[in-house]
Amino acid sequence: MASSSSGTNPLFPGRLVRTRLYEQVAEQITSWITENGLRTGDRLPPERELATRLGVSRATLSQALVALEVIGVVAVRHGDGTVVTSSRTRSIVQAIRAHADRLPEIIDTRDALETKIAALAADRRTDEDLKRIDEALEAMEADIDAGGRGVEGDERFHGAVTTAAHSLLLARLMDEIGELIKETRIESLSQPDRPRTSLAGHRAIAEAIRAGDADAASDAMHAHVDLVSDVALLREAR
Amino acid sequence: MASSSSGTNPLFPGRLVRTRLYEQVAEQITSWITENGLRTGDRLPPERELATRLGVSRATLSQALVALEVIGVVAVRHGDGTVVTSSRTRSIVQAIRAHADRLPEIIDTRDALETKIAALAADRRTDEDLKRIDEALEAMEADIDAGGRGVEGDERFHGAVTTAAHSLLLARLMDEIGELIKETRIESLSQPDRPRTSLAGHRAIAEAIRAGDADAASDAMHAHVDLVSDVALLREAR
DNA sequence: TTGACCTATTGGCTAGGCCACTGAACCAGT
DNA sequence: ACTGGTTCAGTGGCCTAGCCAATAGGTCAA
Repeated sequence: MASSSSGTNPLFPGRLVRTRLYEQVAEQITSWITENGLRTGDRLPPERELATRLGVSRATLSQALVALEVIGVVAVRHGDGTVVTSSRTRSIVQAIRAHADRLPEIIDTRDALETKIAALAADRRTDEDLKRIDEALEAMEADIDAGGRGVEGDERFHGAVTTAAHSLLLARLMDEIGELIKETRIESLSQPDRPRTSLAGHRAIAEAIRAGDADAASDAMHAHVDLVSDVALLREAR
Repeated sequence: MASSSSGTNPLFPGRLVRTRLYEQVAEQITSWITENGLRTGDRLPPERELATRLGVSRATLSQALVALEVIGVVAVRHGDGTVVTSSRTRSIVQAIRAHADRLPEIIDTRDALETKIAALAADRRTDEDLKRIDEALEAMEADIDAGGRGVEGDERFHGAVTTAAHSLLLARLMDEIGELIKETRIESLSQPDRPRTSLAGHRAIAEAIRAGDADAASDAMHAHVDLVSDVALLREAR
């Protein structure tokens, strides 16, 4: 399909995603919102008018509005109209800003889960687990040495530790809030000197796990999460 | 507006939200997915059929699918069909049930979450929160005095503490594994003398929270979870 | 075996229409 | 003057009906 030498390239791009009309419409609406500086509470034009202007049917426009509603950009009110609920657009940083008040919750939750995970990992880690953890550390260090922020290595490290805890349930819950954590991670590692400090924290955690010292692992993870939580956004927010 | 003595009651319920049809449809679909244990890659029925079965128009169903797509539950593929993309849809509860010997994991997870929750509750509890906690304790005691096991009071207590932590995210995760905990709870409280011991544990937790001592609350909760974990199911399992 | 082609199935999108809700203007009774 | 009901224009909610477009899988010839 799609004319290609198949199967050889492991990174072969998957099925190409066809943009649906409603997606384009949704994007046009959001950019229209930002361009015109619409704020929370401002009204969008009536559906009929908007549909005509955008050159799509009301049904399609309606789909776009559903999408925007799910994301939390607009609120559609029967009989009244459509109003903007979040003036911010979609970049990651801005997304965090929009959820600035949720950030502390994410950190609390992360602390709860990862502290326990670290302790369990110290008890249960296999040699295989340790190997994965070390690899993640090396990858992170190499990335930082090369001038990167070590975001991917950071992610791998925490993933490896989670695996080492050998608790399907905890892993699932971590996965559940993974997206949220990712946002804070990028923000945190963007601060100067932070990647190296973070790496040191990882080392301490890894050593405690290697030594099989559950309490030390738990404490080290707690300290690490604490450090990572100190992001600019949090200080700015309220 | 809406015929009311305005402004006097600060807790007056806001504008009531009208459920749109697509929301109900989306929910029905997700529960259908979980009930039938559909996994990533499994197909949903064709839109036309699904719409007929659910008794809605294709347009509405389409809106529901857009919503589910945005959330990341399904992928709609032109000309091919609709497939489930998120294994997460399938609730954690079911995933765990599949392996009966996962009980230790439930306890680990419960410990991770509730220990943190207790600490947060000690920091953040309002008078209202304390009242709810006390009420739960009283209910549990009354039930035990009457010869019951205090299951409901136990549940209320932990719910009240979770509320007092004022973290929506942690509350949500607790809710996720609530079903699983319930089973261990009933099992635990069925052992002789256990209800009274458990009640004492609750009291210790409540006092620490009332005193605002996060560490003590955390420790007390940990001890309590530890105690509760000593159930027959655990000993039997493997 | 390969590649081109057909075709049934399935989603994408439109058009047009009726119904339900909201808010504001208006009116009547107190 | 105030309250409460009524009306009505504007707006979203949802439906029916239909055609278009993409996909997968089969068929058949080279």
